[in-house]
Amino acid sequence: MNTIDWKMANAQIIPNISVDCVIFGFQEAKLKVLLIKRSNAFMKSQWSLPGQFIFTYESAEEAAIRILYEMSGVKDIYLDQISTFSDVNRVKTKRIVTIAYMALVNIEKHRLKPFIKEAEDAEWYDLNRIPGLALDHNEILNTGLTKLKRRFRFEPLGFELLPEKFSLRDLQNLYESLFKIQLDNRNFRKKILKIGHLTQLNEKQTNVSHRSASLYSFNKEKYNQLRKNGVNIDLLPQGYIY
Amino acid sequence: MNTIDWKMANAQIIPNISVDCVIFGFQEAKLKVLLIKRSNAFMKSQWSLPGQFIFTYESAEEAAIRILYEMSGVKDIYLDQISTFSDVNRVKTKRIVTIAYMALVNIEKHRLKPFIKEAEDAEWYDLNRIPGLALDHNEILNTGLTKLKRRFRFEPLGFELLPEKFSLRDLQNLYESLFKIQLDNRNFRKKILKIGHLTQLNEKQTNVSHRSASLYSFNKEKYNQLRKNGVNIDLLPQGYIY
DNA sequence: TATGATACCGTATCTAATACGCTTACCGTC
DNA sequence: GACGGTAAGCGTATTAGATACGGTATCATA
Repeated sequence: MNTIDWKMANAQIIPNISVDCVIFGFQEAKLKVLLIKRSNAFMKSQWSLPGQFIFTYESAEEAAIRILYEMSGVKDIYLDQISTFSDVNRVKTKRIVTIAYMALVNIEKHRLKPFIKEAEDAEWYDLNRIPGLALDHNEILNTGLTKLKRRFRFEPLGFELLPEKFSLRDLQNLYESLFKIQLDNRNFRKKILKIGHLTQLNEKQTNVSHRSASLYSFNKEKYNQLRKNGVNIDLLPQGYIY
Repeated sequence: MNTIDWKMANAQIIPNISVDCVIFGFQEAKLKVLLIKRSNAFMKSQWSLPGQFIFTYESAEEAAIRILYEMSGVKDIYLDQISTFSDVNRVKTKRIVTIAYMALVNIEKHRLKPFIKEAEDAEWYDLNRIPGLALDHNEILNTGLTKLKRRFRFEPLGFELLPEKFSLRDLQNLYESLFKIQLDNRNFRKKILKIGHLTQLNEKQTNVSHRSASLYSFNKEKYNQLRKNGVNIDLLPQGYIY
């Protein structure tokens, strides 16, 4: 950031309100989250969630959209507010309240890593191997994960995390990774196809060392129609509590 | 508020962050929300949600607890963050971000009306008859209601809204009022008793012009134990979308 | 051609959700 | 003190969905 940028930014930020983003992705059959290692003095060299102060001319949501755009060059990403964290001592040096958002991105489509400014490093972390993060960012991440599970239970958010074309096994892996549960593939496929929001394509996997699976795509229109008519979409075993 | 209070408050508040509370209650078989008519200059004579700026020494949640305490004289009320509202123009005169909370109270137990300061009036409003509120408070209320429904779907929050002793019909009325749905009382009673978190008391209704119903109480301990073992509690018809 | 792996199909069984008939108890009124 | 209105409370038949799991199909590679 050069001097002029710096001055402009400082003239406009609201110094006690920030936005932090929990960015989820799905890679190698595992749910991941994007962490950055800061290069600026504040939180220097600590792994943390991407975040910034908000500007006077933008809402928190607009700030989150901006941060995601700056990181990935992509707009219209799935975005949802997680919660606001306001403990008096969450930042030692001053009083800062942060509004946390979660985003779902297709890792294949948005190669986030190269675009990151203000960070000396950035990495997709497996959710089972999250390091100690700056400030209360571990707590924020956990809250976001819980929220994601709740959402996923009744909405087919696979849309946002999977590539355009995917196999039923990919989708099952996503559910299994998120909920840490083993599902019977025969029953899973029955349940999910019954919903009717998937379209089977005339394509198959290639270069797999076993029978190749059909590829599917999400039919968002059909899903929206189903929602209106009142269908819920619980793919988890009865009595499963998240 | 006298001059000294005013100075103290102004010395300590964070002037761009407030807390607003959506306080739900249950009365005459209907879900209600507490609204106040402000007596101070700001929002004078407009119905609105109870709310205040937060102080430098407290978190948003502590501020919400304080507001509820000032209004009712009661602590340990069910409290949950709804969302944070940060649109640039949500308050015309200055930039204020508000963190909204919802609270569930037992109206019989906490007579809120008499205790309210800073309000020329306060009233429990039927959710079907909410007037136009100050600022974006209608939006906040609606967001809170949606959140309440989602919560209720998998937790027996009736605890918080009903008196100690209640009939199964009371509980059914609560569900019917919240979800605007008619339930078959025979099936409702079967489902809810099967869960096992209710204790039948050796008491009955009196002075009703029909067969008097048994009274029940919630067994919180049993509920907590059930949650641990993974039981979910969906009393609504399959496919019902909120 | 055999083998290992996973996709994919089908069914039998068990459990839960739903619809609904019927009896019981309390109150007021004639 | 019988009667009617009303809601509590009990039981059951039917339907729908969840689960468990046996079996076949198809791919890559040895």
